[in-house]
Amino acid sequence: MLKLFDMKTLAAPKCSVLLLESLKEVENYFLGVDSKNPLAFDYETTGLAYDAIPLGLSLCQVTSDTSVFIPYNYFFTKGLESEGIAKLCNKYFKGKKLIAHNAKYDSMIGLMNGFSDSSMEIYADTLVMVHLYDSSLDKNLEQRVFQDFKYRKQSFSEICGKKWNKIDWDKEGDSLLEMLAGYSGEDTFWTCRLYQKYSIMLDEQLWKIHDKIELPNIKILRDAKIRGVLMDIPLLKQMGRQLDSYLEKIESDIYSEAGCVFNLNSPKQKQEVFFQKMKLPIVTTTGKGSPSTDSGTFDTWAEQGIRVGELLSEYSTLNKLNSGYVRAIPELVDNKNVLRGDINSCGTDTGRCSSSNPNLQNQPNSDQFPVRKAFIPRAGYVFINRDYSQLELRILAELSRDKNLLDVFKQGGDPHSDVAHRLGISRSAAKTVNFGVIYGLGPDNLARKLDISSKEASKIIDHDYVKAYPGVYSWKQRVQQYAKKHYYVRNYFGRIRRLPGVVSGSNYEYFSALRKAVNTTIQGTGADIVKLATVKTVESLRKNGLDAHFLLQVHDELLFEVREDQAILAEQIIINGMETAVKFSIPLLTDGKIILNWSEMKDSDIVSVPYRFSYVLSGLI
DNA sequence: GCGTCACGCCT
DNA sequence: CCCGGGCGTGACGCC
Repeated sequence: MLKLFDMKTLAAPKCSVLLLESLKEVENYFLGVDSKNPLAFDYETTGLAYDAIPLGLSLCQVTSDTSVFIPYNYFFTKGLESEGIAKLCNKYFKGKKLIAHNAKYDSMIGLMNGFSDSSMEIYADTLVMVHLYDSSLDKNLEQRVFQDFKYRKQSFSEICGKKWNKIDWDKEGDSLLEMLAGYSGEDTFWTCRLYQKYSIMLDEQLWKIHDKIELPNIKILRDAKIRGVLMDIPLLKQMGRQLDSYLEKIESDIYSEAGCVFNLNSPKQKQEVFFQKMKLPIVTTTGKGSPSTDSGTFDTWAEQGIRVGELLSEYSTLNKLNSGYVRAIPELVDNKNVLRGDINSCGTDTGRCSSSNPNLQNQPNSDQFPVRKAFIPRAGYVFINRDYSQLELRILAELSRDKNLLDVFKQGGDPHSDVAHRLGISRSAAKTVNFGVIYGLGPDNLARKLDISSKEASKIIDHDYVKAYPGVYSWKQRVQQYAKKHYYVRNYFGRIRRLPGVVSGSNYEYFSALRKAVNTTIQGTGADIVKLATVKTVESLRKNGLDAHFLLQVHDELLFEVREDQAILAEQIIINGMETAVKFSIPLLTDGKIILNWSEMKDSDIVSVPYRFSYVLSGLI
């Protein structure tokens, strides 16, 4: 499984760069490339967006200390035509062992500039390799090169520290080109060095995750970004106008109640007004120990009949929604109202994906604020949305082999009710206990959550639950012992999370590491199941020739856009792909439906949104 | 301009 | 101070 390279021909860590000035020179370079050894490629572009303009493409063989740079003709007078470059690369990339540092990005730029998917088969991604080896390492190429090889690479901003539209290309073009070639050539050269270093640091299990889970998943995330999701911008604008008018009214009423005007978004000013001037009671404190002005505090005040509490709670919720989502999203769509967020496969320590620009994984999902209603399929398409039911508890059952927990799922029962029944507590309390088992909730926090004494909480955790599910308890013990022995844990697929905290002198770090050991094993197994399910499902949709497109994932949920008339078949394929992603002794089940927007809401539009705020409904506006 | 805090949205 | 894992906003302090 190890990807070997020829040790005898290892290049010395010193790089020279050749500027290729004609397609003939490019072709000659390719003719000299040995297909047996990895070939690094790296784009330089005008930005990070999917439609960034390529400035040039650098290539370097892992066995060579010379990289080449192919300039594009958008700016450089010596640059080559995009079509010509694509034609040659489509021919000569085939059969090569392509490597890149963040192949999701470079292959996206390639796809957008005439490279075919089939010619860009990625052999290894050094960013993924670093992440799989140790997720806590800096993954940035500059940082990695410095930390691994003590070499100070030029940073991109040093080369091109100015706005592209401000460059006088006639005057500066040639010198810029030389600097860019040098910079880019170094990138591929050091990508090769990283490949060599990390290829021998990954074991068979990690390589398998890289090959079978990460690389195929990355292609899907790349394609999803290129496609993007259509947004109902008029709906968001309308919501925004309504929120503005609500906020304006609430704000002035708060100032009246407080008897002064201040910045409602400044925790510091709020503290002054509420605690020093108005002498309102402190409910909780922040991490730093100062009195908190969060929405929980406001709600407590409201319960105590302090009117400003209700107003403040309304303000903070509405303002969050407005500034964080309703106002932010229209700034990010293209001229066709298509949103292209990033989903990053190497963004977390557990193996989950993260998302940004915008974060597609924290879009509000409440009945009151249907921001997800603004995520809509294109004309002629529908959304198919499916999420795993109790994925993490099923994983806990499977990994721990606890008989009682396994039986719940074998018999199609409800794990929360089972806990409630066995522990003699309410279903809602049982749900909290189940979350606590997965997250490593301690007695004090459970007590606070359930509003019971620490002693009662201790009894639930250390006695009642252990007695009801002894296999879960002993499995957790084994996972923590393993972590203490190896300084890392592995999930079901062998993905590693390093936990140096298990030998920390600090009590908090130590117990935190033990909680992470348990949580990462479960959460990370879930993450890899979802990634596998994505790969399997997308592959199956493609094989069936369906006009169906993966759009995004939210940890245990997948969203697809499918041509209307193919929705029923596509849904069956998606269900099958997700539910058979991994073979467990208990079934993995999914819920979901075919929908016309991403909201869970079934009726009503923004005009009649049933805002829960009595203030708003009381006719004061 | 950049990092940190406090806060709050998701799972 | 802290139950796991994220990201974005606004304020504020530092440079």
